[in-house]
Amino acid sequence: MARLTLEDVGALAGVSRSTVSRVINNESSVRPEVRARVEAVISQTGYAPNAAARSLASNRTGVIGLVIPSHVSNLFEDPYFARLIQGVTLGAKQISSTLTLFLFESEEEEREVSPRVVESGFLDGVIVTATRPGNSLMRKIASTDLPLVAIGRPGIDGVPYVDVDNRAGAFQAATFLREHGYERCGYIGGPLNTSTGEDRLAGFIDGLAEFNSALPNDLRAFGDFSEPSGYDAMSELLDHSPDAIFAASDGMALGAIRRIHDAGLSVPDDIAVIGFDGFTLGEASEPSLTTLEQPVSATGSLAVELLHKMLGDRSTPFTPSVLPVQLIRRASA
Amino acid sequence: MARLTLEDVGALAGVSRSTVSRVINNESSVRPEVRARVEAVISQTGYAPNAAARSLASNRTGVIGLVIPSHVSNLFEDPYFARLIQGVTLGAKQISSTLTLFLFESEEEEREVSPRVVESGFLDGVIVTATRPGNSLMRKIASTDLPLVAIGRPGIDGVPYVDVDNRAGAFQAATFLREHGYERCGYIGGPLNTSTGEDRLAGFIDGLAEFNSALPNDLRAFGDFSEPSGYDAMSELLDHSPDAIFAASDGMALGAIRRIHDAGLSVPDDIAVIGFDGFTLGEASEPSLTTLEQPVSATGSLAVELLHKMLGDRSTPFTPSVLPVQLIRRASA
DNA sequence: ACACTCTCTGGGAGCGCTCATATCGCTGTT
DNA sequence: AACAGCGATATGAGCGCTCCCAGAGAGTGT
Repeated sequence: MARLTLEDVGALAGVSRSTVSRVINNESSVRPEVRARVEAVISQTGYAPNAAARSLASNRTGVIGLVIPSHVSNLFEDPYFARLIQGVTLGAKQISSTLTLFLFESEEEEREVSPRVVESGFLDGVIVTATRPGNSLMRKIASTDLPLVAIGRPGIDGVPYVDVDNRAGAFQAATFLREHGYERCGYIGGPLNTSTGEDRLAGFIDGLAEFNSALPNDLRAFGDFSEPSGYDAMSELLDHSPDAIFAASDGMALGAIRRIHDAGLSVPDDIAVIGFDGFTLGEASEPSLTTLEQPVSATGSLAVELLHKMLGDRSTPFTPSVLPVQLIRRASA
Repeated sequence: MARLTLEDVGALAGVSRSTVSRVINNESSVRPEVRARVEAVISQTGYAPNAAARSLASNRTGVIGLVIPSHVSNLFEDPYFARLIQGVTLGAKQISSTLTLFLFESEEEEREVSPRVVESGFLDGVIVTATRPGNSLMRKIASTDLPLVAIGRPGIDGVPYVDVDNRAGAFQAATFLREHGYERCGYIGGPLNTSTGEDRLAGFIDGLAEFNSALPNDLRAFGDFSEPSGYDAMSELLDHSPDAIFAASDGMALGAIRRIHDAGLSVPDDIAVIGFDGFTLGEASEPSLTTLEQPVSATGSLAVELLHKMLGDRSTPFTPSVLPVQLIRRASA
């Protein structure tokens, strides 16, 4: 069965190419009767318009790219990305676009592929996530006219973005711990050259400051958001006898708990732990994890939505969206 | 900066459209001197060929689809998919294709979207994963002329696939347990309407049979590969006092361990546990998890490679590839 | 009755490539 | 000197759509 064209469908329905095109694109000026006839032919034949021809003529592809830079591709197993991808896919479906994924393994790869990605006209727009502030790939994309939305504060002026309120969340964690009587609050953070790393640290410090307390250097340790890195970070902090820990990811929080148990201490009796993410694995942990739940999937959908708006109106003024996070109290604090 | 065309680049280099096209497509019959001149213009201008025009003319898009059916999209957080996506992305990069992701949330969605996906010519080929044998979406795709590779035994004749040797792996687990003196081996399986569910069960039964032992019904329980489902399955099995458990995923194995601990028993002293996956989270568990490591990322890459071969030669005879799994002995058995 | 509007439909042009075919300028041969 | 033969390059056609404009009817007002 050779592939049908608009012209073929038109011939079968006794109308012209253009009328069929109008039906397919849901344009109004087609007589209902004619429209029905055309639609019947379409559904009988299973005709679907050729995507390439459509893109060539209309200059839109219905494809958006999700770019995940090299430095996180080894952390890709973090459920964060699974949720994010789900959210973006969902959003894309809503605007009848499809999602293409760009994972990079090295900065060199970012450089090589990026012109092909950006210049080929293959994408209507692109969502870039998890970059370090000022990331060169994002900077490069931002300098083209390819519509771009960042997930997470991008640290580049004029780049629209969607983020969760990392700062307020961390602030809330500090407040919670202090209000529950914890005196020596420690912090396990993500890499400081990420915006989440920066913001969560800043929020936590601010929150403690409200209670006139500081976050001494020896109660700070840093990981890469993964469980083992939380374990290691906790090893450092144990020497300085904290009575509570706020970790910037659930993974690190679970790692910290494992370390605390290995030291023969108990959570939360000896040391309370709060995570950040709200993933299901924190429910099943022992003890279950008190955490700040962030709306990851919604972040992804929202990014697509924002991108879609920008596609419709290229001059939309840029307004960052910052989604709230919520403290889920379970057993670890 | 208006977008350049082949013609523009040609004009700048003092050659014609087609010569530039030959340079870009690495065809041989271009004088080295001319080639160099054209390449210089290309790199100076940052020209990149328009993907849509290229596809329209050549009938190939350089895009392959990865389809993940509805019934697993809620399990998408399983690191399995992250690894698989990484593998597929890697493979796609090697054949300079890009990857588009299709996640479905319901069977209805599968039906709606599939014609658009299949008939629009947007994809050169498609990789379908994690379907139940005989899955209708896969069956539909198989009935078109869109090149298709399955990941996991598809249960449809003539569909090429890549799989890991689930059966041999489970056989190995049974052998290992019996050789180490475990007498009452229980099994926590995946859903029986998945090929991995079937094959791992069959292999385990075969393995036990080698030692003249059977797998009684009350030592079988089933989950959905997730941690909580392993916990629940283990609850059932505990009543029948197994001394060893083979779980068909690391997640379920960890759930089982948690359940065993909750019952006040120890792993492996009271009950040994073997998982299946080889994910990093099994290294950090307490005790660390003995498991069958499967080459997930390689499976993804290999699927792309196979698809690529099929694209080059549509009449390639179909040969399933089955990758080996390997027993990693850690502390839980 | 006429010009005029308004709605609906058809056809031409062109998007930027690839592919097949035509053409050019050489060399080597007789 | 003329011509075949060959590699390198140019040209034409066309991929299947969208967009724009022209034209056909049908209806309206005078």
